[in-house]
Amino acid sequence: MLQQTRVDAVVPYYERFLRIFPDVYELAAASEEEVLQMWAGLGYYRRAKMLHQAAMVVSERRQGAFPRTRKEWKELPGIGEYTSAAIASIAYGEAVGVVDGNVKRVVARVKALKLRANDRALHQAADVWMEERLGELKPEESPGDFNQAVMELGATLCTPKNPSCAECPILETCASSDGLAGDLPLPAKRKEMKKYHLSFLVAHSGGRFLLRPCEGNWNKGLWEPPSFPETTEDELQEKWKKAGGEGTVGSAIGEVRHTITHHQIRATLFQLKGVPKSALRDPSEVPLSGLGRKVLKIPKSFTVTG
DNA sequence: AAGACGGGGCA
DNA sequence: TGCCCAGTCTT
Repeated sequence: MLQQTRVDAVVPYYERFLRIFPDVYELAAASEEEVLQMWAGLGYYRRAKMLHQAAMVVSERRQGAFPRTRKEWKELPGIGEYTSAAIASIAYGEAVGVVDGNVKRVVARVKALKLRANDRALHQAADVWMEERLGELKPEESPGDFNQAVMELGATLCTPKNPSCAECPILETCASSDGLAGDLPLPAKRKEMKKYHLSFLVAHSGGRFLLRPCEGNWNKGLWEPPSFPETTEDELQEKWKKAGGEGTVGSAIGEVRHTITHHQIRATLFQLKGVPKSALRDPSEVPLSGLGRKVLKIPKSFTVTG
């Protein structure tokens, strides 16, 4: 959950997730849909799918035996460089360096590296620096504790903006102690946003909606009202018919904007009439996409106000 | 090595 | 709106 997501945002999800899936067997036995539903709102849903797959590998192929080394951990789906190193060092005492966004920032400053935040050379430099520092640890000192200490330094004092250099425990060895720290690492080149226009068909009654699983590789497994690339109302009706959908397309009832990593989506919502009530679902029973959740808010406010 | 992931929160 | 986050996988 912590991959690319802030600790504060994760905590409530983590606690609920472990209540529902208290051990690896419960998680492995759950359906992907159940897992996604518990993940809904955290984003990057591929993480949930891979965690589920990893649980199945551990409970079935490995018969409940968790990996014990970084190399073994990295073989599980969703466990990459960072997570395998974190688990191996923190949980098993393996002397391997952990490099996350915090560590890269700390190293960029300690060594006064004028590199961009997303430069691979910075990641590599951080790797080398951490390995060197780990090599200096005394036998009784924990690699996991050291890794966490550097990450914690980045999270609390060596922050992206306005670092608290005056309180820094390693100020004397920092090459950016002259005030340069706040300007490192250099800003990453930003990418251009891609824009999409979609039309959603919204059928609702008594808090229930027409929902379907998203297709394609991106949002697969998440649910939302049916949608098409933006077209005219007539063409929308035609496409809906051709897709085998029931009901008739009514007037536009609203617009939703959704911005996610490098994508700007503008969605126009159309009322869909004449859908049998038996086809409608309770949104709380399926894993909704982020955009889907936004779309469902519009007709709710419509119903209340008449 | 670069791009996608069609995230989310906060300033 | 822009930036960052206890990154990983695919091409």
